[in-house]
Amino acid sequence: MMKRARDAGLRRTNALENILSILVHAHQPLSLADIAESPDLTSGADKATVYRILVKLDELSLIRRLGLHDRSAYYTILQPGRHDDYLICTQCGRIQTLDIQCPVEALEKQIEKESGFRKLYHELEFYGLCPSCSP
Amino acid sequence: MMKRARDAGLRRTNALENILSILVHAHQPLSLADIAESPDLTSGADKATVYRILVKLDELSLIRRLGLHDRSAYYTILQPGRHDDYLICTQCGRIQTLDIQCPVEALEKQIEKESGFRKLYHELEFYGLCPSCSP
DNA sequence: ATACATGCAAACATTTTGCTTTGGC
DNA sequence: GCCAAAGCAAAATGTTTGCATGTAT
Repeated sequence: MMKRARDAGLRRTNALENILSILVHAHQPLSLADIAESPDLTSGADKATVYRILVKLDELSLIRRLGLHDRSAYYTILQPGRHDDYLICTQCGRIQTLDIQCPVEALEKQIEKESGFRKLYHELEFYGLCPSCSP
Repeated sequence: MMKRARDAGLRRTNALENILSILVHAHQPLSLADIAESPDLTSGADKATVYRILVKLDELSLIRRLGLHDRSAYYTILQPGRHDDYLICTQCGRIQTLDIQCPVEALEKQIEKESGFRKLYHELEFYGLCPSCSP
């Protein structure tokens, strides 16, 4: 990932290395706060710095910004051949990555063709009450 | 819809009538601001009032709160047999309701069974550059 | 040496809450 | 009359920006 970032003109800084590493190893989408407060952010970068790096990585399509249900935005690494769908508890907010074959790839192609939209991608999330939150 | 709201114990107020009507007739998800500033909100209800009504309707599952990509939350009416998926422009934010048969219903049932989550529902959104925003 | 990256603090946008008053039942 | 609902304003939350300083190249 760092190579792709460098190729895009970003400088190799501690904050950038940390953030890429955190995102690559994450098992679920992370919010800005998650990242800024992560113990793996060894450089102790400021929230604004993390924010600006995330914006850049998003513009470069190295990561993706997701709008999940709570107030904050979430980020995931974007790697060829990797795509995740999620199962999220509406009560406690727990996010679980689904181990499924995503069923909408074909549909996506079709919509791309019919709608005239370009660079299509999708987000699929399932919401419900997780076992611990069920009455 | 008003019947369902009344049955749940809500009082018949102008703001509630307006908001239900606005949501029922909307062709796409609406944000709090969309609703609070709608000319169809003839009662001129305060933003806080709209907010509190939306929270209640969401708790009662008469509407659903969506997390799309921009900062604000969006709401859609929830009616039996009605389910929408969306196509959203990442550049201008335009939201289009897709006229497709949603392909994940079966998968949803399966996940419900396997995960132990209850009351499952899903959100599916396609994102891309709309024709007017494509270079 | 230069331009990009950072830190800190302040500005923003939107949601959420507290409290008093109004109005449905 | 009682309690839910509304209005107004303030607090809270999370994002974004301005500007002076530091640092990778």
